[in-house]
Amino acid sequence: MRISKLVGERIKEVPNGATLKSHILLLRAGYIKQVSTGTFTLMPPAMRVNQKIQNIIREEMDALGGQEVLFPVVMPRELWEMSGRYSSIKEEMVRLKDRTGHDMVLGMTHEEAAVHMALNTVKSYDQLPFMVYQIQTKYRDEARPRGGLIRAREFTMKDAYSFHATQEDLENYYKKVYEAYFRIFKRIGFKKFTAVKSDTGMMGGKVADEFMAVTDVGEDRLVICPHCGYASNMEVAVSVKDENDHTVSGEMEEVFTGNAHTIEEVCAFLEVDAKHTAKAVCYQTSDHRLVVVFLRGDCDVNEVKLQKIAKSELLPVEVEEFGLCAGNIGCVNLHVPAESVVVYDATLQGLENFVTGANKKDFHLKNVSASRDLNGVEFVDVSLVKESEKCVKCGHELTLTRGIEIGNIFQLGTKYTASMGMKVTMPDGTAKEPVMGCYGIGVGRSLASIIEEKADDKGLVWPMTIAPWHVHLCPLRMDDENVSALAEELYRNMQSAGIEVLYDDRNVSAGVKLTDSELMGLPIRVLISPKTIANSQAEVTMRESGEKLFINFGDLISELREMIRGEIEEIEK
RNA sequence: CGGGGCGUAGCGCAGGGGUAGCGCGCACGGUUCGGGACCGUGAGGCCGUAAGUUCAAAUCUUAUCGCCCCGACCA
Repeated sequence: MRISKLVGERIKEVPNGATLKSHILLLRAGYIKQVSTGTFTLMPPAMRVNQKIQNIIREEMDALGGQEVLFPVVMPRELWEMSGRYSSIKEEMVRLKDRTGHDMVLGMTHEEAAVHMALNTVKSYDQLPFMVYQIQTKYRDEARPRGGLIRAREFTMKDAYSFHATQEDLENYYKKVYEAYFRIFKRIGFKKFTAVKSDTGMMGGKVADEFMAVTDVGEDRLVICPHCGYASNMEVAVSVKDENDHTVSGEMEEVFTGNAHTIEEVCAFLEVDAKHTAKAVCYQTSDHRLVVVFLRGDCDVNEVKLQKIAKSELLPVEVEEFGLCAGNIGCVNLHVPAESVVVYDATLQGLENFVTGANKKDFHLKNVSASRDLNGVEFVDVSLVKESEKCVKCGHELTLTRGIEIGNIFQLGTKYTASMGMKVTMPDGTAKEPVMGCYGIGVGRSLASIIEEKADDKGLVWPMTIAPWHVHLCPLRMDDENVSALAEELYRNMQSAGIEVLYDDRNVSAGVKLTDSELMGLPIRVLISPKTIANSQAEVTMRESGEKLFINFGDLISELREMIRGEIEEIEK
């Protein structure tokens, strides 16, 4: 490709509104152009990267026995009513009508379509297992797109669906997909990524793992044990809580605390540590029931865990409506309506000598004892894991980090086959619902995440396996006939040798060419100029390491091919 | 959906009742040229949109649309 004809421009300034590294560089290097919030055009270089990532995914899915298909983007309401998701999914799914007024949806995921495909087509256990996958544009009306391709409304996604006769077969296959995902992300060029246990969310099912690009700018919080490899999304993470103080409590006593309401204010007023307090956090369910969580003052509520206990989404609440005294709610002598959900977090178990609200305006209780005053209550884990806490598997200290979800895999069970009435005949002649797995990878998100990992202050840095082109051919002094003639010759020779080359055929100053080459991030830059020609050499610079070497023209093509091959092998080994 | 911010030339920004500006980019001519060169000439804007206020609005008011960030949400 000649740069003079490549659609897109490279710009110096940071575009207004872009804050993430990947977003800024993709815009500055002419890889993407925003159309509206969360929707982008992939310009030619980004499309090439996108295709290369897709090809890696295709190879690995095919190696798992996957069969590529293409499901419809626009589907009729009835298909989604079969699974119940026409109503359970809210504004995130785009709904529209066709010309006859028929309700349609844009497919944001394709479990229904996959079951529809297999329904009445796959009839016998003998046809199982199988896996189908597609790579397609998804549209989701995200509440808050952000960070360019990190969280877009429209994005390229690989989604795969497997069908099995037994749960055991699913579990075995699931492990193979899990391993294939590691190969995929490694081949894309990720070094900092990890798999974590995750919540199943609206997909349903029991077991789910997420693949996370580890980065400070990630939206998900991760809990990792560096010692044994335990790794979990914060949403479902568990830990061994800090040891509580077991000092025996004195007589429980009501104390005046006045306007001290927050845990900080109460601690300051009574001169106690937050670890010696039990605070209340309140919500209401969607059907207007009160939810009260008591947990140690230095801890925070894990709302995903709490949602599962309350079996409802959690909404803000004015506790006075339920007869409580905001700022003085305590876990002793609490009076709440009968249908309320009251939860005592595991951090309170065994806690002695602590302060909690007196359920009376302006007063708290001190010298409260869990063993004496919370007799018979059930303690459950609803708090967020903290850095100081220990791994439940091996007891070592946990590490908190952040990640971008670039892939996920679910064991769905029979949620969709059962709701949509898909059955196969088993060896014993009975009809049984197949169990399903589903497996996603965000292509655009992977593209952006690898930038977050690898790009530097000069620009993009592509791994050889997904670089839009392998070589950036950068001739200086194109007004010099020797240079331009040789550049044209090298360009042709590289192309015929199968080297993917971006040729900067413009007659612009050296500074422009060099900075543009660094911004665009191709792995190898081949520079020629009157100086290098005088020595019959090209100057070859590696984008990532900065390593520079001079290669005689006679050896250039074969050396480049070797470097490209070696680099790809190094990444994939 | 809540909170905050921003909409002026392709991009980045200044101007804040009285003739529309700067830098970069773009076009043409010339001189340069291994780290975003220089000189000259030129093209390009209904100041997001709509209603007000005013002799006069990019500027003040209101509404609306768009975009960004934080939160809620997120197969």
